[in-house]
Amino acid sequence: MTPVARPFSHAIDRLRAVWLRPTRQRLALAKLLFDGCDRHISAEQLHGAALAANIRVSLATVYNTLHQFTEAGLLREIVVDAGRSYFDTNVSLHHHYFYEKSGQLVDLSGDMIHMEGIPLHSPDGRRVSRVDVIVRVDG
Amino acid sequence: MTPVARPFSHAIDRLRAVWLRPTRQRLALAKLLFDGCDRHISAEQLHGAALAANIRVSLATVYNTLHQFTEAGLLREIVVDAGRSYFDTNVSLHHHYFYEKSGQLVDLSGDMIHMEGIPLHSPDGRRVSRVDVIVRVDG
DNA sequence: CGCTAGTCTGTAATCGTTCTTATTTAAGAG
DNA sequence: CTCTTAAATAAGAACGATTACAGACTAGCG
Ligand SMILES: [Mn+2]
Ligand SMILES: [Mn+2]
Ligand SMILES: [Zn+2]
Ligand SMILES: [Zn+2]
Repeated sequence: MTPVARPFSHAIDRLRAVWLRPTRQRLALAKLLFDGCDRHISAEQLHGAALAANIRVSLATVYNTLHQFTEAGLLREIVVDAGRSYFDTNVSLHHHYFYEKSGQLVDLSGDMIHMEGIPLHSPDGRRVSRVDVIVRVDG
Repeated sequence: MTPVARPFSHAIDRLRAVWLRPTRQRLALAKLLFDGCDRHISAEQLHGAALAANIRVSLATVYNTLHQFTEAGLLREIVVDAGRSYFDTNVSLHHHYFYEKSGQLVDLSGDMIHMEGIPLHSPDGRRVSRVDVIVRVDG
């Protein structure tokens, strides 16, 4: 049995594992992001959440951190609309509903859609890094 | 047998069919867009192509026209990256390779990928308007 | 400690897109 | 053809998410 979570050291370990210094800002953002439930969050939203939790952090650092986490594989960036991008704390293989009107992004369980014929390489032999499926809903 | 194309009246007919007045600008842009080969083009690129062809048209009109054509079903808008969107002259069912580095978008033949389990409605019953599949290539 | 590379902040710059308003034009009526 | 009117266009300002920058701060280490 896994013991009760020790969120602080969890976050530290997570950062150490990907060679990012566990600074005050990165720890605080990691705790907000990886608190248990998966989420799709924009930089502005995370910045707002941080301020609401009395964590002083600049928007620039939120952007830097989100990109560093993404590069390290702790997050996945999802682009749904020109000029809006979300960061997904669920990095397992899954796809999304996107509600055009509200801008909401919702998970589609990973095994709901089966795809065949997805190439592993591009026509000129380059490796496919990711396949994004977005199911767009008008309302 | 269809006679040899008369591109000018072609463009006029195409616009009339979707209730858009065949103005000088819309006709010129339609001719650039629908000249035979399918393409994925940005607003800036189309504007550049127009200027290169000695067609005086403002960037604002290019944006308006692209959106009107999209709404009319003559184009399909594809978002690949925050802050960049492409317009596809191929509105038939197909998917795309996206080359992250060069920003190039390439068609994947429509019958190459088979998908099963794509929902027709969202969890709360709204109609799915479109499913976008983007195969991302690093190089 | 005290050094140094790495990080953070606040703000300015960027850039694709959208908005605004005056001007021009398509198209139908007479 | 001329007149009228609604629709469309041009030009540039405004917008908003993101990125760049330069100076201040700090984690990690000897
Ligand atoms: Mn990004
Ligand atoms: Mn658009
Ligand atoms: Zn997700
Ligand atoms: Zn295409």
